[in-house]
Amino acid sequence: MAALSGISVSALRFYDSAGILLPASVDPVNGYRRYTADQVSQARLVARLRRVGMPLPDIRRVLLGTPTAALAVVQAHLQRLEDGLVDARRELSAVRASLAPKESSMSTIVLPATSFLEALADVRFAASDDPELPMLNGVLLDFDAELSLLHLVATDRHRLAVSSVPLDSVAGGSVSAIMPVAAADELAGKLAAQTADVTVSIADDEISFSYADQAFSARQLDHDFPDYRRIAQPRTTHRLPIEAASLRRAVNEGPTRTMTSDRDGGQYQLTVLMLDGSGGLAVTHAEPEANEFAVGVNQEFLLQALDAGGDGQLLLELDGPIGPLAIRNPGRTGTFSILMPVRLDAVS
Amino acid sequence: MAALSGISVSALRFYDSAGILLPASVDPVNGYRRYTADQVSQARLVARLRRVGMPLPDIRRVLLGTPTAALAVVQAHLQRLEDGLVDARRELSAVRASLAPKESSMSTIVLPATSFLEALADVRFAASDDPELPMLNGVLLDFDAELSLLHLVATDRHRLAVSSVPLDSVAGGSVSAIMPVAAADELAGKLAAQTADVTVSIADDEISFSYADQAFSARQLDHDFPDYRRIAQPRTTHRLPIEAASLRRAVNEGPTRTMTSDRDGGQYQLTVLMLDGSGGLAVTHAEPEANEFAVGVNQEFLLQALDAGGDGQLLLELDGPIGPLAIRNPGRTGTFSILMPVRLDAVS
DNA sequence: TTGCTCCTCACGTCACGTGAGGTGGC
DNA sequence: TTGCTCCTCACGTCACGTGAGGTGGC
Repeated sequence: MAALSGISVSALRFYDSAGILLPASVDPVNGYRRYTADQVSQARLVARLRRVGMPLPDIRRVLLGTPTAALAVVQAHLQRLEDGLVDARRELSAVRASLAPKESSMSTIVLPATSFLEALADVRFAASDDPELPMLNGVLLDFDAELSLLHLVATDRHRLAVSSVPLDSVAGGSVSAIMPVAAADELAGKLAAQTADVTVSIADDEISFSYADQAFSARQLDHDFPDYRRIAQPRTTHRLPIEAASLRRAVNEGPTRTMTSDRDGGQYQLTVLMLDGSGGLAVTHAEPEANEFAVGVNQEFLLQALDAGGDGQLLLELDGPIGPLAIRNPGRTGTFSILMPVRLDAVS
Repeated sequence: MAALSGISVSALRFYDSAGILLPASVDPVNGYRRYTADQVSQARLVARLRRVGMPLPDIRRVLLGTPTAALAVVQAHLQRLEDGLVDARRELSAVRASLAPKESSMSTIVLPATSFLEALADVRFAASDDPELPMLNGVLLDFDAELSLLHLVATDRHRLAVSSVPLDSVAGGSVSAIMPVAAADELAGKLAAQTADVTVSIADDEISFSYADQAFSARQLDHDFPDYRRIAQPRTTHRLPIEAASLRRAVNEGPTRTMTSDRDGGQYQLTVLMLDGSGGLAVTHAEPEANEFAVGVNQEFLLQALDAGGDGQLLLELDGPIGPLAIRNPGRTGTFSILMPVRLDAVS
């Protein structure tokens, strides 16, 4: 009965004791409650009415009264709810006014927690952990009020990841803020189990999140973030549809060269992608012919970008041997990664 | 503090123990809680937030957090409320569908309980208690869906009272039903203390009311009510502004004749209103001159109609010595009484 | 002295949820 | 035998409200 009606077992027991839903029969020896099939529809009605907050005495009236009387009770409840929301809007706008005398610089947006988490996961890998580049040790939250979009951006100068998510509700003007990766990771952990909405407020030097019955605040990173819109500008000469899984396999299993970073002297694996004149792509060590060109990229970065792009069909955009390489999911146009290539002439 | 903040004393004590609103100081000897002036605005904020159903942990966050964090909590709560109402509308329209397969013949309206009570009081006196006229032993509820008005009507064939009240919310088509006076009186008693809305459903042979946490149903009187719209048609030759209190005094203190009813042989007092050629009105026994005419009406009925009209300036509409007499309040055009005159020639 | 306000402490309300401790059928 | 579902009974939660019984200042 609990499974059929969507009412918890403890609530069914309570409804029995409260005289709302009496079982058709109770086993005299073990006390098991038995319900008939048409009690299921009654139980579903009760579940519906409770879900919208109707008190049990009113629910009893709906169940026991004539259809006319029941309808009067239902309409009266709906009217209470409508009136309540009108009141709440009034009260809360008064609260907002008292709370934010400097409201001008404050923006608040609402979006599903899952959308936010997904977008965060789509860009998190690209954030830098280099302490000499503090403005890159974070994720940019870039709120576009006109388009009602939130763009998340992360970069370490070698690659850049962007994810855009549409908003449920917005208040205030466009604003952007850098959230430290540590705070972003902590928030992601807390949001992992959330299914409802999250509300984000950005003001001054702070970013605040509120969701379900919890809240989370972080200080903004007080640095200038690179102009990602300019970097993300498409400058593409070749656009190739690729199958994510097969390219991932080719990159994983294909040849690589071990490289040493100019900056920190660390080692990484270099993958070379070769584009032939007919649009074919290969992971290779061969020298490019006259009608071919080769692009070198960090193997790990390429794999992470492919993972963020998701499964299935992706688009690989190339701009010659030294132009940036972009990976997009054609189904999610707001989400993409850009990789800076490694100059092969300097390598060989 | 309770008076200033609108929070009950018991709630203030509870907020102290719950750590929401701690008194600035507590008298060590008698335990009196003392609050400072700026705690009043905090308390008012708490009252506002509770009024719209915000849980105490969230309220604590609003009080203790930065303005940014507080705003995020407030916006998140408002979003929950908005989403909740959207859900409720969906759930309840499903409930309505399951409840009323014969919805076509059912109408439901919502109006303030005070408006309904007032309208009922404005017409109740005119209802008949004659058991030979069962269709008049009630108050007609005539719901006009197009104009979103509810007309209440009562008559005993000697007089007719109408009161119209605008509706907050309507569902279904125009319909009318006769509510027995006994049920109307009982309902009036129950509604006397109500300040909120009442929801009225009319269907089949039933009228149902729902208000606050109570419900009330009555069977309709299954008879045809006279066509009050035709009777209430204005057929007026003279329209006099009158001052309610002074006419009431004149009728009370003026001469009357004792009459015997044709129908039941009961006795009543007859008041004669004389209209002279210059528009003057008098309560008198004199015979009308050539440019005058006189109308005889039941004194008690006239006084009741004046009472229902309210205080201040009223309009008295006459249509010669044997036409009906109407009393209106110019400020409440939907509410008026009509009295049938007693034929003076048959009397004298 | 009366009336008013404040106090503490205990218990009630609403609609359940959560163990503890135990049973019954597959 | 293990795991699952059902049971009762008692207690917890949330945001207070309601007495009972008593005190302090005007």
